[in-house]
Amino acid sequence: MPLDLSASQALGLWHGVTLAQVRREDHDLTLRQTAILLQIYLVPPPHTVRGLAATLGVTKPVITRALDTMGEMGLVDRVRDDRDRRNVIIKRTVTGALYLEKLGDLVIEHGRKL
Amino acid sequence: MPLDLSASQALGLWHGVTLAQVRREDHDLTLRQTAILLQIYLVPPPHTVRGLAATLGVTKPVITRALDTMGEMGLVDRVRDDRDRRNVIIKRTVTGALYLEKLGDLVIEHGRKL
DNA sequence: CGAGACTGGAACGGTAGCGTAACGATTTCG
DNA sequence: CGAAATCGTTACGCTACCGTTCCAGTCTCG
Repeated sequence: MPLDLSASQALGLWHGVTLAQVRREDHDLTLRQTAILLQIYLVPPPHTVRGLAATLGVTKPVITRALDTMGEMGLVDRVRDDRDRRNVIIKRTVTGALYLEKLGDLVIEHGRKL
Repeated sequence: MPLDLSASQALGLWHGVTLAQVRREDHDLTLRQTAILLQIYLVPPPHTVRGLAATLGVTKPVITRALDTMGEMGLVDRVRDDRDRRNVIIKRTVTGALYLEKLGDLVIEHGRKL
Protein backbone atom coordinates (compact mmCIF):
# COMPACT_ATOMS: atom_id res chain seq x y z
CA MET A 1 0.00 0.00 0.00
CA PRO A 2 1.69 3.20 -1.21
CA LEU A 3 2.05 6.16 1.07
CA ASP A 4 1.75 9.49 -0.67
CA LEU A 5 3.59 12.40 0.90
CA SER A 6 3.81 16.02 -0.14
CA ALA A 7 7.25 17.62 -0.34
CA SER A 8 6.59 19.64 2.76
CA GLN A 9 5.35 16.60 4.65
CA ALA A 10 8.39 14.57 3.69
CA LEU A 11 10.90 17.18 4.78
CA GLY A 12 8.87 18.10 7.84
CA LEU A 13 8.90 14.51 8.96
CA TRP A 14 12.63 14.22 8.42
CA HIS A 15 13.18 17.47 10.24
CA GLY A 16 11.19 16.51 13.29
CA VAL A 17 12.76 13.11 13.71
CA THR A 18 16.31 14.30 13.10
CA LEU A 19 15.88 17.14 15.53
CA ALA A 20 14.53 14.81 18.19
CA GLN A 21 17.45 12.45 17.63
CA VAL A 22 19.97 15.23 18.09
CA ARG A 23 18.30 16.52 21.21
CA ARG A 24 18.00 13.06 22.72
CA GLU A 25 21.78 12.70 22.59
CA ASP A 26 21.87 8.99 23.53
CA HIS A 27 23.80 7.17 20.88
CA ASP A 28 24.99 9.27 18.01
CA LEU A 29 25.07 6.77 15.19
CA THR A 30 26.54 7.63 11.82
CA LEU A 31 24.34 7.51 8.76
CA ARG A 32 26.17 4.36 7.71
CA GLN A 33 25.80 2.75 11.10
CA THR A 34 22.09 3.47 11.07
CA ALA A 35 21.73 1.96 7.62
CA ILE A 36 23.59 -1.17 8.72
CA LEU A 37 21.46 -1.53 11.82
CA LEU A 38 18.23 -1.19 9.89
CA GLN A 39 19.42 -3.62 7.27
CA ILE A 40 20.19 -6.22 9.94
CA TYR A 41 16.85 -5.89 11.66
CA LEU A 42 14.53 -5.42 8.70
CA VAL A 43 15.94 -7.89 6.21
CA PRO A 44 15.78 -11.66 6.84
CA PRO A 45 19.03 -13.26 8.04
CA PRO A 46 21.66 -14.44 7.68
CA HIS A 47 23.78 -11.29 7.49
CA THR A 48 27.49 -11.40 6.79
CA VAL A 49 30.11 -8.67 6.62
CA ARG A 50 30.58 -9.21 2.94
CA GLY A 51 26.87 -9.18 2.24
CA LEU A 52 26.30 -5.96 4.12
CA ALA A 53 29.25 -4.33 2.39
CA ALA A 54 27.85 -5.24 -0.99
CA THR A 55 24.34 -4.09 -0.12
CA LEU A 56 25.46 -0.73 1.21
CA GLY A 57 28.08 -0.23 -1.47
CA VAL A 58 30.94 0.25 1.00
CA THR A 59 34.14 -1.62 1.78
CA LYS A 60 34.39 -4.41 4.31
CA PRO A 61 36.41 -2.51 6.94
CA VAL A 62 33.56 -0.03 7.15
CA ILE A 63 31.26 -2.85 8.19
CA THR A 64 33.78 -4.31 10.62
CA ARG A 65 34.30 -0.98 12.35
CA ALA A 66 30.60 -0.26 12.53
CA LEU A 67 30.00 -3.68 14.05
CA ASP A 68 32.78 -3.03 16.57
CA THR A 69 31.16 0.19 17.69
CA MET A 70 27.60 -1.06 17.70
CA GLY A 71 28.71 -4.29 19.32
CA GLU A 72 30.13 -2.34 22.25
CA MET A 73 26.80 -0.56 22.50
CA GLY A 74 25.09 -3.93 22.59
CA LEU A 75 23.10 -3.20 19.44
CA VAL A 76 24.39 -6.21 17.51
CA ASP A 77 26.30 -9.43 18.13
CA ARG A 78 28.76 -11.47 16.11
CA VAL A 79 28.95 -15.25 15.87
CA ARG A 80 31.26 -17.47 13.82
CA ASP A 81 29.52 -19.59 11.25
CA ASP A 82 30.20 -23.28 12.06
CA ARG A 83 29.31 -24.45 8.58
CA ASP A 84 31.95 -22.20 7.04
CA ARG A 85 34.26 -20.89 9.69
CA ARG A 86 35.41 -18.03 7.50
CA ASN A 87 32.05 -16.36 7.80
CA VAL A 88 30.73 -14.26 10.63
CA ILE A 89 27.00 -14.18 11.19
CA ILE A 90 25.64 -10.92 12.57
CA LYS A 91 22.97 -11.48 15.19
CA ARG A 92 20.27 -9.21 16.53
CA THR A 93 20.03 -8.32 20.19
CA VAL A 94 17.29 -7.20 22.53
CA THR A 95 19.00 -3.86 23.01
CA GLY A 96 19.16 -3.30 19.28
CA ALA A 97 15.50 -4.20 18.78
CA LEU A 98 14.59 -1.78 21.54
CA TYR A 99 16.66 0.96 19.97
CA LEU A 100 14.94 0.58 16.63
CA GLU A 101 11.57 0.39 18.29
CA LYS A 102 12.22 3.79 19.79
CA LEU A 103 13.29 5.12 16.41
CA GLY A 104 10.09 3.80 14.88
CA ASP A 105 8.03 5.45 17.59
CA LEU A 106 9.80 8.71 16.89
CA VAL A 107 8.93 8.51 13.21
CA ILE A 108 5.32 7.63 13.98
CA GLU A 109 5.03 10.41 16.53
CA HIS A 110 6.28 13.05 14.12
CA GLY A 111 4.18 11.64 11.32
CA ARG A 112 1.12 12.35 13.40
CA LYS A 113 2.16 15.96 13.84
CA LEU A 114 2.11 16.74 10.13
CA MET B 1 -3.56 16.65 8.95
CA PRO B 2 -2.04 13.72 10.84
CA LEU B 3 -0.22 10.97 9.05
CA ASP B 4 -0.69 7.56 10.63
CA LEU B 5 2.11 5.07 10.14
CA SER B 6 2.49 1.49 11.33
CA ALA B 7 5.71 0.51 13.06
CA SER B 8 6.84 -1.47 10.06
CA GLN B 9 6.02 1.40 7.71
CA ALA B 10 7.96 3.88 9.82
CA LEU B 11 11.10 1.78 10.01
CA GLY B 12 10.79 0.66 6.43
CA LEU B 13 10.68 4.24 5.29
CA TRP B 14 13.70 5.15 7.39
CA HIS B 15 15.54 2.11 6.11
CA GLY B 16 14.93 2.83 2.47
CA VAL B 17 15.92 6.47 2.64
CA THR B 18 18.99 5.88 4.77
CA LEU B 19 20.16 3.11 2.51
CA ALA B 20 19.72 5.27 -0.56
CA GLN B 21 21.64 8.08 1.11
CA VAL B 22 24.55 5.79 1.90
CA ARG B 23 24.65 4.35 -1.58
CA ARG B 24 24.43 7.77 -3.23
CA GLU B 25 27.66 8.79 -1.53
CA ASP B 26 27.45 12.48 -2.46
CA HIS B 27 27.78 14.53 0.68
CA ASP B 28 27.89 12.58 3.88
CA LEU B 29 26.34 14.95 6.38
CA THR B 30 26.35 14.22 10.08
CA LEU B 31 23.06 13.81 11.90
CA ARG B 32 23.66 17.17 13.51
CA GLN B 33 24.52 18.84 10.25
CA THR B 34 21.36 17.48 8.69
CA ALA B 35 19.29 18.77 11.58
CA ILE B 36 20.87 22.22 11.26
CA LEU B 37 20.27 22.32 7.53
CA LEU B 38 16.63 21.35 7.88
CA GLN B 39 16.11 23.84 10.66
CA ILE B 40 17.49 26.64 8.50
CA TYR B 41 15.36 25.79 5.51
CA LEU B 42 12.09 24.81 7.18
CA VAL B 43 11.84 27.39 9.94
CA PRO B 44 11.29 31.09 9.14
CA PRO B 45 14.41 33.28 9.40
CA PRO B 46 16.37 34.88 10.82
CA HIS B 47 18.72 32.16 12.05
CA THR B 48 21.70 32.87 14.28
CA VAL B 49 24.41 30.65 15.68
CA ARG B 50 23.16 31.12 19.20
CA GLY B 51 19.59 30.43 18.22
CA LEU B 52 20.45 27.23 16.40
CA ALA B 53 22.59 26.07 19.29
CA ALA B 54 19.71 26.59 21.71
CA THR B 55 17.20 24.86 19.43
CA LEU B 56 19.35 21.81 18.86
CA GLY B 57 20.59 21.66 22.43
CA VAL B 58 24.28 21.81 21.49
CA THR B 59 27.12 24.25 22.10
CA LYS B 60 27.96 27.15 19.82
CA PRO B 61 31.21 25.72 18.41
CA VAL B 62 29.21 22.79 17.10
CA ILE B 63 27.13 25.17 15.04
CA THR B 64 30.15 27.17 13.91
CA ARG B 65 31.94 24.08 12.70
CA ALA B 66 28.89 22.72 10.96
CA LEU B 67 28.41 26.05 9.18
CA ASP B 68 32.07 26.00 8.15
CA THR B 69 31.71 22.59 6.58
CA MET B 70 28.34 23.20 4.96
CA GLY B 71 29.46 26.62 3.84
CA GLU B 72 32.33 25.08 1.90
CA MET B 73 29.83 22.74 0.32
CA GLY B 74 27.74 25.76 -0.67
CA LEU B 75 24.76 24.55 1.32
CA VAL B 76 24.51 27.67 3.49
CA ASP B 77 25.89 31.19 3.63
CA ARG B 78 26.84 33.55 6.46
CA VAL B 79 26.22 37.28 6.58
CA ARG B 80 26.96 39.79 9.31
CA ASP B 81 23.91 41.47 10.77
CA ASP B 82 24.22 45.22 10.14
CA ARG B 83 21.69 46.12 12.79
CA ASP B 84 23.71 44.30 15.47
CA ARG B 85 27.17 43.51 14.21
CA ARG B 86 27.72 40.85 16.83
CA ASN B 87 25.21 38.58 15.14
CA VAL B 88 25.70 36.41 12.10
CA ILE B 89 22.67 35.67 9.97
CA ILE B 90 22.63 32.28 8.28
CA LYS B 91 21.31 32.50 4.75
CA ARG B 92 19.91 29.85 2.45
CA THR B 93 21.46 29.07 -0.91
CA VAL B 94 20.25 27.59 -4.16
CA THR B 95 22.56 24.62 -3.70
CA GLY B 96 21.16 23.98 -0.26
CA ALA B 97 17.58 24.18 -1.43
CA LEU B 98 18.39 21.74 -4.20
CA TYR B 99 20.01 19.36 -1.78
CA LEU B 100 16.97 19.30 0.46
CA GLU B 101 14.68 18.95 -2.51
CA LYS B 102 16.50 15.79 -3.44
CA LEU B 103 16.20 14.54 0.12
CA GLY B 104 12.48 15.22 0.05
CA ASP B 105 12.14 13.34 -3.21
CA LEU B 106 13.95 10.41 -1.68
CA VAL B 107 11.53 10.32 1.25
CA ILE B 108 8.53 10.58 -1.05
CA GLU B 109 9.85 7.90 -3.36
CA HIS B 110 10.36 5.43 -0.54
CA GLY B 111 7.05 6.36 1.01
CA ARG B 112 5.38 5.22 -2.18
CA LYS B 113 7.09 1.84 -1.97
CA LEU B 114 5.57 0.93 1.38
C1' DC C 1 32.87 57.59 28.39
C1' DG C 2 34.06 52.93 30.68
C1' DA C 3 32.45 48.54 32.89
C1' DG C 4 29.89 44.72 31.87
C1' DA C 5 27.22 41.62 28.95
C1' DC C 6 26.72 39.55 24.72
C1' DT C 7 27.99 37.59 20.07
C1' DG C 8 30.54 34.30 16.96
C1' DG C 9 34.81 32.21 16.37
C1' DA C 10 39.62 30.27 17.35
C1' DA C 11 42.71 27.10 19.86
C1' DC C 12 43.61 22.94 22.18
C1' DG C 13 44.01 17.90 22.80
C1' DG C 14 41.26 13.83 22.27
C1' DT C 15 38.45 10.50 19.78
C1' DA C 16 36.26 8.14 15.93
C1' DG C 17 35.56 7.11 11.22
C1' DC C 18 37.79 6.94 6.61
C1' DG C 19 40.38 4.43 2.46
C1' DT C 20 44.05 1.60 1.24
C1' DA C 21 46.80 -2.13 1.84
C1' DA C 22 48.04 -5.78 3.98
C1' DC C 23 47.35 -10.13 7.11
C1' DG C 24 45.92 -14.93 9.25
C1' DA C 25 42.47 -18.34 9.05
C1' DT C 26 39.70 -21.23 6.39
C1' DT C 27 37.83 -23.49 2.38
C1' DT C 28 38.04 -24.98 -2.48
C1' DC C 29 39.76 -27.36 -6.15
C1' DG C 30 43.23 -28.78 -9.62
C1' DC D 1 48.45 -32.73 -1.02
C1' DG D 2 49.38 -27.79 -2.16
C1' DA D 3 48.14 -23.57 -4.67
C1' DA D 4 44.60 -20.28 -5.10
C1' DA D 5 40.49 -18.08 -3.63
C1' DT D 6 37.58 -16.23 0.01
C1' DC D 7 36.42 -14.50 4.54
C1' DG D 8 36.80 -11.07 8.27
C1' DT D 9 40.03 -8.32 10.57
C1' DT D 10 44.03 -5.36 11.56
C1' DA D 11 47.45 -1.67 10.67
C1' DC D 12 48.56 2.74 8.91
C1' DG D 13 48.24 7.62 8.09
C1' DC D 14 44.68 11.00 7.50
C1' DT D 15 40.70 13.81 8.11
C1' DA D 16 36.63 15.49 10.60
C1' DC D 17 34.05 16.20 14.54
C1' DC D 18 34.01 16.53 19.62
C1' DG D 19 33.94 19.40 24.32
C1' DT D 20 36.19 22.87 26.87
C1' DT D 21 38.20 27.07 27.26
C1' DC D 22 39.40 31.39 25.94
C1' DC D 23 39.33 35.49 22.92
C1' DA D 24 38.20 39.71 19.86
C1' DG D 25 34.59 42.46 18.39
C1' DT D 26 30.21 44.79 19.45
C1' DC D 27 26.51 46.66 22.01
C1' DT D 28 24.24 48.43 26.43
C1' DC D 29 23.69 51.30 30.09
C1' DG D 30 24.93 53.65 34.40
